[in-house]
Amino acid sequence: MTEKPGQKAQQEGGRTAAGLDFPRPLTTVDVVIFTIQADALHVLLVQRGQGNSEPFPGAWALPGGFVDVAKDRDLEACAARKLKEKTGVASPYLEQLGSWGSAARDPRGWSATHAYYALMPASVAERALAADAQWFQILGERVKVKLAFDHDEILAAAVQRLRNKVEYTSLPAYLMPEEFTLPELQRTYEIVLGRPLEKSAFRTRMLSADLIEPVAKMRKGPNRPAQLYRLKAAKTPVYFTRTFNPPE
Amino acid sequence: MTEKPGQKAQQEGGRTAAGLDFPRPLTTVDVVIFTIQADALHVLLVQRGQGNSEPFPGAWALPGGFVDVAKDRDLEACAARKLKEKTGVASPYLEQLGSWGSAARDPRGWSATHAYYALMPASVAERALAADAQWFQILGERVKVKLAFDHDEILAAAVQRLRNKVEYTSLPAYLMPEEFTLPELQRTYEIVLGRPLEKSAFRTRMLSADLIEPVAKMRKGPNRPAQLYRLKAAKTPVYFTRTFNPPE
DNA sequence: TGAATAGTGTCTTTCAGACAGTATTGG
DNA sequence: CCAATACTGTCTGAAAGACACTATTCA
Repeated sequence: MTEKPGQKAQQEGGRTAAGLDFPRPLTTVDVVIFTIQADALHVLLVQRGQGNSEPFPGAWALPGGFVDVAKDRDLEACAARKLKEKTGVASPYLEQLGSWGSAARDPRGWSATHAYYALMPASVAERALAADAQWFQILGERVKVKLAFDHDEILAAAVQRLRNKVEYTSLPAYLMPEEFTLPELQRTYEIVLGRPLEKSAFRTRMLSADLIEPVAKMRKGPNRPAQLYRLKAAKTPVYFTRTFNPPE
Repeated sequence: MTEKPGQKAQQEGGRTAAGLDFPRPLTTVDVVIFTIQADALHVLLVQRGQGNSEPFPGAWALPGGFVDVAKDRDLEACAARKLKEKTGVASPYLEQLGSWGSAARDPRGWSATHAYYALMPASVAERALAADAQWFQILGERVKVKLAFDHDEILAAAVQRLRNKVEYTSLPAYLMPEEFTLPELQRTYEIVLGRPLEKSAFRTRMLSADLIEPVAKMRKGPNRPAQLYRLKAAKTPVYFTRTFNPPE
């Protein structure tokens, strides 16, 4: 971090302090917020304003926006702020996904976005959505609408990362409500992975991991009741040493 | 990406086009370049200029610097450029690590860096080093000198990521010279992981992966010669479905 | 009683861990 | 021959895959 870019006629991002008078890229943060609804993985999108001077008017996009150097202490705080603004709540899981930056991705100029992804239970996500926000079902790695900027690509990367980590971590637990049964947790794994899992191996793995604890209640139904569990206090995800059903 | 940050007196990063007249963070890219030297993991550091008006004069830092909106098409190209400037060569492996951004990490103001990490063979890395660059041995997750900015933290994250991925991928292959033996590859795994591996299981895993192919040569020594291998044409890393010796 | 789902047990397969044993060079 | 390292084989154990079996509710 020593040299500075070749001096050019002062364009966007300039400042006249010593050594910093060169153009700066735009800096944004975007958040891919996942939940499970109606037995399917969903992502939260917001519709961009119509007909103003900004790019992609009316298009659907990931929630996000410019870093506010006055409001945001750091990138994660910025992501948490965007998340709260659109959902009304904090997320039980928020992880950095990566960054995308290029001259071409935003018509307003060279820009770089720091992408995060978040998981939240459907029960939480149903309340307090922003007016311009809506849940979209994930089909493959995409949604049925064309997204603004390179958000299609970011979304696809988030889905891939989620599916990959679900193979060997307890991440789906963050998509569950406060109390849930083992078959419900297994169903969530299956929805994210898109394939069925063996009940026996699944139960063994989950119960031997230091992840969930039973509560003194059962889920009633038209059949044998199921034991209810909740996440243990330690909220960090559990990593397993093997994936589930190794694909081929 | 719709709202813009609250308007303030125009500070650094301002521009007077419609809707973009708010301060922009500084945008940099840093690269953690690893190699193996003298049976130990090493990282490339550069010494910052002495006594100029920039922060951390004379301190060691990761190679990197500001994104140049005129030169760099995208972030990865910027990282590849920094890498080439310091080592004289391209790296066989370059992956994004994450981003670090906050108001505090750079005394010049709110800044965000996009961090990458790279792997290269010692043979390549020995030639054509920049004058201000030097290899430092990794001790634990650090080096023996205090680094500029938050580069200690970024380096620690890179070492963790590398160690973690080495458990279930073929990444160490990118630290090997053109031709190498299986015991040499195993030694590289052991250096990165910091623990011995079982010879038998290691050989079985490597040979059954579609990763390396024998060349019609042997490594001679004062003992039984060893078969030489090279990486197969497909250069993408191989992912295994289990880790090596699950710790504890 | 039967449908439906929860939960367990059992056998097989896979692969790492451990480690002994064989192979091939130079001295 | 011996030392040294390359390489192979064999036994064991842990955990997943497959799937049958038992358990408990409501209608």
